[in-house]
Amino acid sequence: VGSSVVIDDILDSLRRRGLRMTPQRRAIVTEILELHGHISAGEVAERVQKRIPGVNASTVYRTLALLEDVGVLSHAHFERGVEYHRSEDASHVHLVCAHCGAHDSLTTAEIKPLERLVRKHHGFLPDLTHFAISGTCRNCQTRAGG
Amino acid sequence: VGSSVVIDDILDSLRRRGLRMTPQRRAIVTEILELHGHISAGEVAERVQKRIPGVNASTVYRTLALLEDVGVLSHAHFERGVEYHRSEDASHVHLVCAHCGAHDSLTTAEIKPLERLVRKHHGFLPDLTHFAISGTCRNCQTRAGG
DNA sequence: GTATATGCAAAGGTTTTGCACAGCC
DNA sequence: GGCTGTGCAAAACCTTTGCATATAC
Repeated sequence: VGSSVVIDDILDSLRRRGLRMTPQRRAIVTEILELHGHISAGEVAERVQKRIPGVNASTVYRTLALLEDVGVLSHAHFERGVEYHRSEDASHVHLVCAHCGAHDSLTTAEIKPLERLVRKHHGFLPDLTHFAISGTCRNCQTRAGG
Repeated sequence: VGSSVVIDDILDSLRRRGLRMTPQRRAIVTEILELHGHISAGEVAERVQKRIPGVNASTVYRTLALLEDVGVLSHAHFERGVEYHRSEDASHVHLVCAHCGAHDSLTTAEIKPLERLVRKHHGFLPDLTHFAISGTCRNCQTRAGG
C-alpha cells in the first residue's frame, strides 16, 4: 500500500538506536501509519490486539512513549485527553467544535500569521499543534444565531 | 478581605436556583475565589480538607461541576489535565513553556486579532481560553539558540 | 418535613511499574 | 548469550456512581 516503505524507515531508525523490532512494535507502528489523524492509546491497544491477540496495554503505552521519544510520534491534547499522531502530520492545528464535535484544521500556511501574532506580543514561540483549539463551528453558529 | 462580597453573590445565585449552601460548598467556593489562576480538582480537595477535615473528594467533584454549570467556574486543559478557574478570569489565553513550565498569558485585547484570523479562514469562532497554548518562552529560546 | 447534599465505598477508566520470562540481535 | 522487550499483576491515579444518612431550607 506504499506505507510499508515508511514502516521500514521507522524500523531502521529504531535499529540505529540499538532498539529491537518485535512483532508487537511492528503492529503498533503499522496501525499508526495507516491512520491519518489522531488516536488514543486505548484505541491503539484495541486495534493492535485485533492483529496480534494478547498484546498487552502496557506494551502499547511503552511503545508509544518510545516512538514519541524517537521522534516518530507526537501527542496532542483534546477534550477527551491525549491522542497520538505521526509527527509528520503535526503541522496542522486542530479545531474542535464544542457543540457538535466536528473537527477541522488549519494548514501550516494558515498557522504562520497566528504564530507571528503570539510571538510579537510576548516573544513566546507557540506550538499551536500541541493543544486543540475549542470553539464553535460555522454550522453551530448559524443554528445558535438563527 | 473583599472576596466575601463576591462569595455572597455566588451564594445568592445558587440559592436563586433552589440550591443549598453547605459549609462544604462555602469552603470550596472560598478556596477558588481566593486563588487567582487555575487549580485541579485534586488540589481543591486537598486545600478544602485543610479548612474542613473530612470533606470527601466526590463532594468536591460534584461541587466543581455544579459551579461550572451555574457559570461561576470554567475549566481549561493543560499538560497535566483539567484545571478550574473563575469564569471572570477566563478572558486570557494560557501560554505554557514546554521546556521550563513558565506560565504567561495573553490579554483579551491581544486575543482579538488571533480570533479574527481563525474566524476568517474557516468561519470557526475559537475559544482560545479553553486549551492552553504550548510553546517555548523567550528565555528558553535564548538558551537553546545561544 | 422534604428535597437536596454529603460521605462512604465501590467501581470504572487510564496509565505506570516491578519482576520474571521470552525473544531479538 | 546478553540485553531488551513483553506479559502479567498490581498499584497509582483520577473520576464517577449508588445508596443510606445527614442537613439546609
